[in-house]
Amino acid sequence: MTKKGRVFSGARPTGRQHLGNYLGAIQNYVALQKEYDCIYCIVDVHALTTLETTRDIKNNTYEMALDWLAAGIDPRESIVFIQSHVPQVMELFTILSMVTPLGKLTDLPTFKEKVRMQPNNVNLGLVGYPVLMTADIVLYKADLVPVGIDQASHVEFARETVRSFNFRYNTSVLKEPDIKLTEVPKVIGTDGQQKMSKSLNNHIELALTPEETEKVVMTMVTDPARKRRSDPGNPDVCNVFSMHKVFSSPEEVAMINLECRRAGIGCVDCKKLFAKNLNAHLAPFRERRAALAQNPDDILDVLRDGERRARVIAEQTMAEVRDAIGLP
RNA sequence: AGGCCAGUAGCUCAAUUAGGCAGAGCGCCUGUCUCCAAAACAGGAGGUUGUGGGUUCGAUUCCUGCCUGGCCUGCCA
Repeated sequence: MTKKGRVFSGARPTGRQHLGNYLGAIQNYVALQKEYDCIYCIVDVHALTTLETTRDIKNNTYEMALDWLAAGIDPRESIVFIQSHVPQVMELFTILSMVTPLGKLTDLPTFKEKVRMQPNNVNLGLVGYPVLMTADIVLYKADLVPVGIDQASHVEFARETVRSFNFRYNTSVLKEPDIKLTEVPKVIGTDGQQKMSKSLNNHIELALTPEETEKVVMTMVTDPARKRRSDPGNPDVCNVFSMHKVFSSPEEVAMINLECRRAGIGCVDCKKLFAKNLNAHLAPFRERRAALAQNPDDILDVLRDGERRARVIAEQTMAEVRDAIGLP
């Protein structure tokens, strides 16, 4: 079976995944497996640039891997592994950092944003974040990197870095990755305002029980203008309706779109229907997750097998890199 | 390496003048109200005051070792 090329993507170990992760990344990961050889990496070293404590990093890694596998990332199709388990990436990071102008890094908007977020912890690793990301991508000779528009500049940075390296050492060992711009739906959190994220505590975890799911869904912010049951609502400004568009049938979406506007359906019924549809959608996932969780060692085996396969590629690349540079 | 400044609730900061029960705003949780949510109101939780010693009847406050961060000076690569 020949596929169209190799995809690499990494995600920080954030623990149990939520609807934002699911719609924004995981579903895409699963779909890409059909057409591409995929490498999915849990980037624990990247996490160190912003983490104040590493207390939960092991468990978060495990929980995220569990969600990924339950969601359909297939370790027989794809390589799933932990970044720090293949230390060659650190070596390549160091080498690439020598061809990276500092100003280019500090000019990136994501860096400026991080400095605003954590002015007391502006470390070298944080500045070099895009360089490590580049190392991830090129160490595994990725052809394609699926990203949302906000991450596109980082892949563009990787391409430039590859060109710098290849030019500097008059070689072509490093592969310039193509950007695969993916349509990332903007998933708004339960507050109805900001992007869904664990740190904002406005998320809906995939692994909740149906009862817990309904409880969280009931707290979702709706159209603030609809104060009474008899008031007509505006689905266009209601995040519950956005969710319906993803998890409910076209008929149900049309019905809510009509009935909400003429106060034919209340928010409670609307939310209950969403919770029901979401629970139905996630039921197979939750079943698989529960089954996988029975044998934690199997998850670790998957990650070890991924490491083994990733190492083969990494070692090959590094041999070529050292040779191209002319290291003794 | 030396000098100076800072570290207090999840966040932003008070309280240190002259040692005397560690507080506010925002956020979070609960309740009232709402079809739900929001808003409003009421209530609640949250702290080894960076950390180890010392002085004292009593230390967030004074002395001191260390840790972390920032600014300045110097030294090495």
